[in-house]
Amino acid sequence: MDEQVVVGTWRYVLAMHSKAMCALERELGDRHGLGPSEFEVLDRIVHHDRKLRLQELCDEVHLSQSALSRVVARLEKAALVTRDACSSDRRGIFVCITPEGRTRHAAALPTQRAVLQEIFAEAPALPGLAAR
Amino acid sequence: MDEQVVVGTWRYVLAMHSKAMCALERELGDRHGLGPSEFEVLDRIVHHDRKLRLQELCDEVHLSQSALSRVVARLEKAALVTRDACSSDRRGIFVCITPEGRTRHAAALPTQRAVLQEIFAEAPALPGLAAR
DNA sequence: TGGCATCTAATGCAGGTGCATAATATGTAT
DNA sequence: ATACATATTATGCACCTGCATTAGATGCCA
Repeated sequence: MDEQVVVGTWRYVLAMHSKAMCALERELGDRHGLGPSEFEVLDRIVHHDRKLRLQELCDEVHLSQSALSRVVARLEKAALVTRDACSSDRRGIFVCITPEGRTRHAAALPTQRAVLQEIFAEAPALPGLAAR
Repeated sequence: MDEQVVVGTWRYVLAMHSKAMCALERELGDRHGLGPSEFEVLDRIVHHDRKLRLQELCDEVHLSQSALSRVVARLEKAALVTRDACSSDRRGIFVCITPEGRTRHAAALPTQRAVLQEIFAEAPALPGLAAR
């Protein structure tokens, strides 16, 4: 793959990630009291529509195991999820979304979508890719 | 812009950012003693081929002003840049790369390129974008 | 059963980041 | 010249993250 394209794509990824993350942190935080990681975890559970083991979530969210463990701890503290023991494998933890968690996620989802729409509308899906 | 495309692009950005950042942190760190931010700052100075003011760097690197200030402090500690006063505006700071900084950057550049090549070669420049 | 490697999740810790603020310099208007 | 708003960089602080490690559970094999 052409190096210029690779570097250009990388710059695009960096720019979009930075812009979107900042905006999400602000909007989700101010309007819904959620960080991007918290929202993402809720979103994945809602999407699967079932309780998930921590390790399953690990594959879906781009966080280390320890970071995810703490995100879930924060969510539990906020009563948006519960951590239920897994009876068949007592090492495992099921993360279950609460009704309040569903409500909060449903409220935050349009905000997230709106932020992403705005960010990606400004810049084309993939720009000229002029590397330097 | 279609919502599915937006969400799919966002997932792509998240995935690439995560993979590439982890790899860069590992490779640049282990092999050259540089973090991604440190490398990026050196890279921008080399690219412009002149001393830059902190604020100019701020526009090019996706870091807050405070984070950049500290990155430069670390680079100065490592003798890879110097912080020179700006005579015309004594608020300003010029960040100048040292010979050792150039050497280190030159050594690290192929590593960075190789990491990016590998990451972006695996996944196409923009995948199917199936959102969920 | 006992011993041991493996797996899962939680935690101590160090480090980087952003926000708010401080400290200093500049420019402008009166 | 003074006062005040603005600009530039540094710093205190809280928070989040990853790495390494720990604690506990499981599986396997002798």
